[in-house]
Amino acid sequence: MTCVSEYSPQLHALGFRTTSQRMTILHVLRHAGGHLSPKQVYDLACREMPSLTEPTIYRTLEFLAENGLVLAAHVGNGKIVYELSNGNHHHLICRNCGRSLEIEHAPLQKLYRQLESSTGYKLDSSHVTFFGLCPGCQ
Amino acid sequence: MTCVSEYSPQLHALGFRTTSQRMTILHVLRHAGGHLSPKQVYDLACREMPSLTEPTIYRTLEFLAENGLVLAAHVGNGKIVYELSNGNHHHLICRNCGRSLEIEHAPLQKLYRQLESSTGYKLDSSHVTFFGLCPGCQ
DNA sequence: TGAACTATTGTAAAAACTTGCAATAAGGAT
DNA sequence: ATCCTTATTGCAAGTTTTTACAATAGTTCA
Ligand SMILES: [Mn+2]
Ligand SMILES: [Mn+2]
Ligand SMILES: [Zn+2]
Ligand SMILES: [Zn+2]
Repeated sequence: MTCVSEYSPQLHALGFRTTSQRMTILHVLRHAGGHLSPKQVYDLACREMPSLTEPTIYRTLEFLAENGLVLAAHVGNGKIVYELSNGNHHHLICRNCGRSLEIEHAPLQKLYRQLESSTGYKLDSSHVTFFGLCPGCQ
Repeated sequence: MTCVSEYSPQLHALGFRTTSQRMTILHVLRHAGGHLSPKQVYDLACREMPSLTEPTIYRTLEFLAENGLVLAAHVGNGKIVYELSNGNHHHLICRNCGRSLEIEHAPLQKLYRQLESSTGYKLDSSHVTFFGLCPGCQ
């Protein structure tokens, strides 16, 4: 499945345009496979499309996150990282060594339902980050 | 209880120094009472101590957070805000209108224990932010 | 009290991120 | 295929955050 054939219809269905900038950024995220900072996305994307500019990177990543094509994670020190959105998951990060663990959404289900019923908010389940100390660092 | 008499011993006990910059920043956070961005802290703190500089604000806020005197919250778009640490709590923020709700730690207790036993990590319970849509915005 | 040690701060400059606006180009209509 | 509309991008300048290093000022100890 090529990036264009996969993401172009999604964008079109939402009423947005298919641009080479967006395709390049999505391609970079898909190929990298993990969490990337805007700077990392910029550096990688510039290799494929040297005319890309920083404002476009920041705007596009935010745009893609708002529309569910990528996931934003607020790790550590308030820096944002992005990744292609493949299923709901969360993260557990060691404050000391940075080692990070992926957590399924399942164990959070009950909590989410409980919070929804007690607050009236409708939660979206994306990408919570928990902090702690890993076994090695305790 | 004055700021100096309250926080100076805490800093000292941790092996750090009492400085007028730290006292001013803590005083600002205590007086304001809610979440403040570094810029807001800077503006308020400068009124009391005009010689304060931005690097000091950023460094001090991070320092105080690392040592448990203030709490950092990673709200919305990856911006960090700070507040005096008064008891564990979490936040629930509406993605649409920004309306925010404070959540007790109690409902998360069970989840935390479950994650701890399944991952081996020792979680610290500070300041998770959940997102969703408030009743009015759904 | 005063010197010594060094944690902490200010300075200057860089890097990361944002903003407003004019130029471009994607998608729909003719 | 060409024109039109306007969403999207690039540009230029601003703001925020970080960094490296020299100057300052808490604290300890004589
Ligand atoms: Mn993730
Ligand atoms: Mn809070
Ligand atoms: Zn660790
Ligand atoms: Zn709302």
